[in-house]
Amino acid sequence: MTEGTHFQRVRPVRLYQDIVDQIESAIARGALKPGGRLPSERELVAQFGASRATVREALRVLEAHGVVRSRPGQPSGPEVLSFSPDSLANQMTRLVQLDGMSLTDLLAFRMVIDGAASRLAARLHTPEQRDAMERSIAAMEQAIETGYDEFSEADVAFHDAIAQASRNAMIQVCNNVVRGVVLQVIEDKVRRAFDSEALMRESLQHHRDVFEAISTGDGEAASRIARQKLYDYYAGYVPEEDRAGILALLDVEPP
Amino acid sequence: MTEGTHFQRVRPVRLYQDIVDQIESAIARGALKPGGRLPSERELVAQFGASRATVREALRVLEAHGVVRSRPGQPSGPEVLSFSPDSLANQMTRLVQLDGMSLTDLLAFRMVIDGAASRLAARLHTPEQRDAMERSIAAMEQAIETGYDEFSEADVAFHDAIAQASRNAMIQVCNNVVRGVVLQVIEDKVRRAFDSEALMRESLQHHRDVFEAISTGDGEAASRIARQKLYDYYAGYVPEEDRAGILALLDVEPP
DNA sequence: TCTAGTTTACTGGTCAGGCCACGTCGCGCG
DNA sequence: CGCGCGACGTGGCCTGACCAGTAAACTAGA
Repeated sequence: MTEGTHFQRVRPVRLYQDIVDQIESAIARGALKPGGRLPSERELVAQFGASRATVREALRVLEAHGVVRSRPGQPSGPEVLSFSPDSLANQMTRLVQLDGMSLTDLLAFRMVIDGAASRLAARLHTPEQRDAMERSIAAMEQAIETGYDEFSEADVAFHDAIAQASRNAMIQVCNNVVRGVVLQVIEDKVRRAFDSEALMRESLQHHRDVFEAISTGDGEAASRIARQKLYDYYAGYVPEEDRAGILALLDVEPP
Repeated sequence: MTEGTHFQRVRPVRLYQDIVDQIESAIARGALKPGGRLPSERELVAQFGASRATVREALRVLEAHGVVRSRPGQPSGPEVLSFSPDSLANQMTRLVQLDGMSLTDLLAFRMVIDGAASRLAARLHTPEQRDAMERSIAAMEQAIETGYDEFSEADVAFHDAIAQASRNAMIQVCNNVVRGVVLQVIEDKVRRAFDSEALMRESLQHHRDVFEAISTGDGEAASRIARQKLYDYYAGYVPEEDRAGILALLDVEPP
């Protein structure tokens, strides 16, 4: 920033916003710990010197931000929520949905995330995580005869295990978000397509390949196979003219 | 889901939440378009049959969700905001900050995102975007004598140009978010370290390398160099025992 | 007629006070 | 000792009101 007469736009400060800021910064600096409770609404009215309506509007905002939850009857006041990445994932999912991201962008992004997760998992996985992956694959195999729902569930578990093994919270969050949104967008189509044993077997084999690469520590291969697999299954659902941007994520030479 | 007696937890429905849901789904299905206006608060009171306090609480939530904005005096009622990825980025930034992500996770994630963006940019960039990158590099060169602030600004512009060239909205958003949060966490340290001409020249050269790889269409190299560069500059700020997880993202063999 | 200032009708922001349903806790009854 | 029932405090919601703005309608002046 340059020095001197560089003023900032004045904005009318809203009381409820001030309350939100105060409480959030109290949480951020640790004065209010997750699991703890806020004073009751009427108590906050006294402390902030605002009306109850105003305090309540602030509480609604805090609730929307996911940092607080208030339930009726609780004698100890609103609850300060702990910050699990889950809440981040939930909020992010809502935003991505509302934002109307294109399936193309989502798929490409998922390839990036899943590829990176697989690469990291190959280097960093613990024996327990390896077992979890193996169990998920076994569950997928069993589910071939049970049905798509169980198969899909095991598939999710497998990818979750990989994301966990990546030891990166951001990747785990993005993984959850983007998988959820993608599946939601094309769930019925996928369900129809996948309701054949052949496709499930093929998918199972691909998962085995990824698992093989991960457990031998070959991050490069794990990443490549994971991306390729996603492309193979989902590219059919994105407009043809958009596929170039996704192909660039595979390790194929340009035509 | 299995068939049969699988009930769902009943939850007391709150009026303001109902209003939020109705308005958000109206936006989601296109009945309410960005740029349009909501009815005035008193009008909403009539339509929903709720009190103004309740309607206002709903509006606060919607505002926190970033889908509307209400300002006093506007005769046409609250404004329905357009969904720029910017709003997604803003909200995500707030969440990531509050969640207290570790610098390690953030840095690794940034390497993933920036690497993917560079790879895509190499294949997909337009001549205009190439020019924008070139201009940013020129600005960086000039800024070496001006100061760190200008240098940093040009640096941001360069990475933005790459993210744009990736043509992937999710990557652009994540790029913005994670860069912002990382810089915020260690801004002062970086500022001190970077206030030497030598480091800025080195950084400039690295950017030139990335640019070179992108403009010749070598996505693999662009991605690798981008990740390496981030590692070199920031790895010093993460705890030593965490670096293994980041190293796995570089194309070096395990020891 | 056209402009400039003023009125007016609305907006959102805030307040005070009140009612209700529902948890929690403790007291007293069996 | 255990159990049920009340009192108390909580959040959810409502009514009705006042204020400070904005913008459009209106009116007085050139």
